[in-house]
Formats: sequence, structure tokens, C-alpha cells
Amino acid sequence: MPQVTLPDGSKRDYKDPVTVAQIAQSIGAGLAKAALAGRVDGELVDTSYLVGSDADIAIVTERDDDGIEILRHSCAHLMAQAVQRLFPKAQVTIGPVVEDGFFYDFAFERTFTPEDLAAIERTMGVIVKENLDVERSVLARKEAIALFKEMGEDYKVEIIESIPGEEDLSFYRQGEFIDLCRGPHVPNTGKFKAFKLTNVAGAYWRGDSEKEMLQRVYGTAWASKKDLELYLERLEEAEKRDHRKLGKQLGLFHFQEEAPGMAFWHPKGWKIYQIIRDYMQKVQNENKYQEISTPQLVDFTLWEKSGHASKFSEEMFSVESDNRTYALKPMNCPCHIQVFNQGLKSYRDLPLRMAEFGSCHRYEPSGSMHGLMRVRSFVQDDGHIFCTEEQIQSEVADFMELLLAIYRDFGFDEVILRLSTRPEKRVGSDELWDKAEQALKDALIAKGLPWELVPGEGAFYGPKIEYSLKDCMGRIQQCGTIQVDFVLPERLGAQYVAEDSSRKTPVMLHRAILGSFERFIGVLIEHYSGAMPTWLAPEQVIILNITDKQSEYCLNLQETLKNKGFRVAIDLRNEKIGFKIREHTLQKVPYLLIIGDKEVESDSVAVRKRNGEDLGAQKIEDFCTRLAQDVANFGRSDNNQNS
RNA sequence: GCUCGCAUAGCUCAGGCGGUAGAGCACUCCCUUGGUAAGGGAGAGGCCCCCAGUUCGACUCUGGGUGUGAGCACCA
Repeated sequence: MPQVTLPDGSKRDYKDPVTVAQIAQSIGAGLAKAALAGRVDGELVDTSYLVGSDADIAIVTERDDDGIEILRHSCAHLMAQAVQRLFPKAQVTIGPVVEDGFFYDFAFERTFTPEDLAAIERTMGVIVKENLDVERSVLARKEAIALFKEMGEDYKVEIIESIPGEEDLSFYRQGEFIDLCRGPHVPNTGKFKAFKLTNVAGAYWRGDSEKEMLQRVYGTAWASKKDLELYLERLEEAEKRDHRKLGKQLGLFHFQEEAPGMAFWHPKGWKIYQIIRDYMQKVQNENKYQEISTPQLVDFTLWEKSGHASKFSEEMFSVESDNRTYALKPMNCPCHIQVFNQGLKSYRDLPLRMAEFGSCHRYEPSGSMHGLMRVRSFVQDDGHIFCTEEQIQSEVADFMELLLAIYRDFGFDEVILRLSTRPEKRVGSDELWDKAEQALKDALIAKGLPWELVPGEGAFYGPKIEYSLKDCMGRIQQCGTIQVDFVLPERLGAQYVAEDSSRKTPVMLHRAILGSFERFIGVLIEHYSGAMPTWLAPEQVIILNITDKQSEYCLNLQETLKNKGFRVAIDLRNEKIGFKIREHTLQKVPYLLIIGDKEVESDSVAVRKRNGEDLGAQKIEDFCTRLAQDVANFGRSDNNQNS
């Protein structure tokens, strides 16, 4: 006699065991039709699931996030079925859900073409119309292996064989197609309303670059055509914001063949870079960091001592000179320890905070480069804190405070914090790890922000916290980090004299806030769609004359504003005012000052913002006040005047 | 690094059964001095990514390379 409790708290009694579908039916025909799956005591199940005892039940529909996930997962099966109808020789492998969609990997004798994709999509539509029931069944491992061997699905056999244990496995069948799957799935193939195959690409079998490459077909599926449209619009919007595109349009930087993965910064892009660097310099100075600078080229022997050569020598650029081999430094840490090692340090010197805008080079794999986001030459806002074990927590807490304040200035309020703890392969005693992990944890807890634990993902030399920010498109960008290091100071002989006059090895905290200037600027460009907040805009103001008559007034005005520390450009070209406004609006200059006879006579400026807003005529003084306020506000979203 | 695609004027892109190429914008000059997102005219501009091969002839076809895009793998 199952009694089910629905999400609204109401209860229903059934005489005999009932399926989720029947429960939905008993509530209403509409719900029965919309039902994609069920949730029984929190577990997702098929609508065919039989409820035999009292339980909390929810009917999962497309209005439910889980419902959409199930829809996408089932859509992957739908696609696999279509592929096998069209290409019987194609073998299926795996087909999971990913953000906003799904993919399925196939082994096939040739690659799929865009025409193939279109054909697959059409066949998917046919299968939807066939409205095939999706049926779950359970097979013993042996039977399952025999079945898939007979079908010639070698990859599936391999998957089944790799599943540990002897328990039975679940399978889903729709028409002629059957697939190993945990489920749950939609009850039939008629449930799909909006899907689209987006692209094909290669992907390694089992994610292993030693193994063969499969054909991965990506698709997306939504509850409605409207949602699909919105998603496609979102993709378009992201494309418009692409920093590589905007970098070219706004004249910020370029790349060229002779220097792959290394940016050529143009005046406006470099201005942004400098503003950020000056800001970081100031803020770090205020927070008791001492800025240093260390060499670009360092003899390989140092990298051997540090242990990087054995692991990363292939990824380092090297330079031969005087029968010696130097590496272009891929990181700054060993150099910072060299600075620490000069002179005898006392416990009284700790914590000792060093910062460097360190230029680094790494030979990144050719296929991994991506605009400014992943480059071979970059500058880290690097810093190392030498401290005692006892000081870890407060240093981490202070760092976090600083990082969050800086992110706010750049206009990022949402920060995702993740704590990565000890991996299997590691150095240092468990006691030491306990202490370090606890210190990081305590610092996180003290901050009171939500954070995520990622067990086993720490570096071999210590645990770390990673700080990711969410841009305005909802994309997550990892930028900052703080890592505890038990190894490097020891390896490179860093020591300090303790209170009892014994020699001790300091703990080293590696930390970065922006990560790299290159990447961070890339993130900023995409976040702001190139319309930098006034404090970061390479040109804050552009002065436009209407006719030659106002030229002198404009030049004087430029001088006045420049003397007040603003970045002011001027456009005296013989062009119509509408043309100039258009050009500089497209260049996303925050303020356009239009100067005609009226302004000259009244000693004022007509102010227009890049978003088209006309602020009308203002006294020069008033405009300066406004501009100064805008700059002082940084990119903080509270009271934000930018748009 | 791997799979697939792409590489034509400063930029965005057309183009052709193999006979060395075009548009818009930008640039230069001229007319125009015009009040809030494109005024008009004229001109100049190309090793059609690089190296081989096929061919009477290659920007076009074939092979190799480089760069780049999507994805995978990698990311101290």
C-alpha cells in the first residue's frame, strides 16, 4: 500500500505498487504527458519505475533542471541511434551531458562532414516522429558482453568489462537501438522539441592521448524552440565579445606568425596593461609587499635543483651561450628564493612578502594556444610569502581579503573559491598536510563565503586555494591562486634563524591575483565587451570639434583635462560630427565632448556617453568632477555609471 | 601534440572547368565647415601564407611546412 508524498506536502495512497507514470496520470493528464522522469526519495528514476512502498515523489518535467539534463542525455542516445541508422559501421562509445548540451563519441572509418551532421539531425527528427518507447532492461555482465560482442560494438564491450564488480547492468532500448546506460531516460523519443547538432571534433578514446581518436559530435537540446533560440543568441553574443576580435577592432594588440603565442601590444592595449600594473603595484605596496625583479634567463642548473627540469624541460625555451644552457624562466619561484637566500634571515623578518611582475615563457603545446587566454609569453602578478607554519592562516586570510577587494575594483563580485587538498603522490608528512589544509580551511571559513572542496587536486608540494571569477556571460575564469609549498624552500636551501637560534626552513606561499596580465586583460575585454570602465579605458575622453573654428578651444581643453590627469584624445578632422561620433562610439571611448560655437561662447562642453546618452552642456569644472568620480569608482558594480 | 576546417588589399569578405584577381570600409588627394551613429568625387593599394611537385602555364590541383579556428590531450 504505497503512500506517496508530493513536493507540495500532499499525500496520496495507492492500493498496489504504481509506476511514476501512473502517479503522474493520477494527478493529471497534462502532467502525465509532460513527465520525463521521476524523483523518488531524491533519486532520479524512469517514469516506468515501480513505487512499491511509501516514498517522497516528484514528477520531473522539462521545467526542472534535472528534466533538461535527462532530455539532453536521452538526446545523445537519439543521436547515436540516428548515426547508426545512417552509418551502420559506426561504433558507439560514450555520450554524456555537458553544459548546455551533450555529445556522443563514435568510432568510424572516416570523419563526419557538416553534410553528415545535417543528415543525422534529419534522421533524429524522423525517430522523434516514430515516437519509439524507451525501455529499460537489466542484463548480467556476461550476457551484456556477449550481446555487444555480437553487435560488433568493441568499445562498449571494453566499457562493460572495465566496470568493476559483478552486479547487473542496465540497458535502454528504443526501436532497434540499445545502449548501456545508467539512465534515467525520457519515456519515448517523441519528447524532443528543440535540438541542434553544433559541431564535430576529434576526441581521444577514454580521454587518453595515447589512444585512438574518435569522432565527437556535439549537440544541444532544450525544452522549447524559444530556449534553443536564446541559447544560440547567447553563443552569438559570446562571439561578438571574443577578445581576439575586439582586440583587433579596438587596436589593442595583435599576434603574428613569427611569434606564436606572444602578443604585440599596441598603444591602447598597452595603456590598459600599464594602468592595471600601476594599480597592482600601488595596492601591493600598501599591503606590505616588496617588489623585486629577477632575470629572464637562468642557467638550467637552477631548474635542475628546483626539480622543474626533470618534469618540464620539454616545455621550457632554452638559450645556448658561452657553452652554457639557460632557460627562459617559466616561473619566478626559484628566483625569489635566491633573493630570500641573500643574507641571513631571522624569524623577525617573517612573514616576508615579495612581489614581481614576472615575465615568463612556457612552450605551450601548439593546439592549446588561445588569444591572450593561453600564451607562450606572459607576465604573472607573482608573489611569494615566506612565513612560518603558524603564519599560514593569517597570511591566507589577508591575501583573500586583498584579492576580493581587487576583483571588486575590476567589477567582479562573484568569486568561486575551491580548496584542493592532498593528492596521492605528494611530499611532506601527513601532519604537515593536516596543518596546511586546516590553515587554508580556517581562512576560508573565517571569510564566511561558500567554497568547494576538491579532494586530491592539490599540487604534490602542498594544498592550494583557487579563485575563479564569473564574467557577465556566466563563464568561469580561474585567475587567482594561493598555494602552500613545503618543498621548494627546502630544496633550494631557504632558511631562517628561529627564536631558539636554530635554523629552520620557511614555508612558502605562492600567490597570484590576476594570474597573468595577458589572460586577465582577455577576461576583462570579454566581460566588458571592450567597453572598459573609465578608470581602465585607454582613452577616457575624446574631444570633437564641429568646425575648424573651435580647434583652438579644443586644444586648450585637451591641455586642461590632461593636466588634471585624464587620458584625453582629440579629433579635429574635417569630418561631420555624426561621423566622428559614430567612430569614437564604436571605439568605446567613455565620454565624447562635442564642441561647437555654443560651447566656446559659454566656456562649456557638450557631453555624450558611449552608450548614446546625451548629458548636455556642462561647465568644464563640472565635467571634471563627474569624470573624477567615475574614475574613482573603478569598475565596482555598486553605483556604476558605466554602460 | 592529435582530429577536422581555414589562410586572397590595412580590415571584413567575394571570386574563378588551371590562363597572375574584385567589393565595402580604411588610406591619399579634392570638394564640402556640416550640431549628436556613415556627405560627395577621384586615386593609390595584391609574392592570392611558405616550400616542393604535376603542368606549356598554379592563387586555383597534389605533397610537405607555418600560422590560425573548433574540439581533444596538456597547463609547474
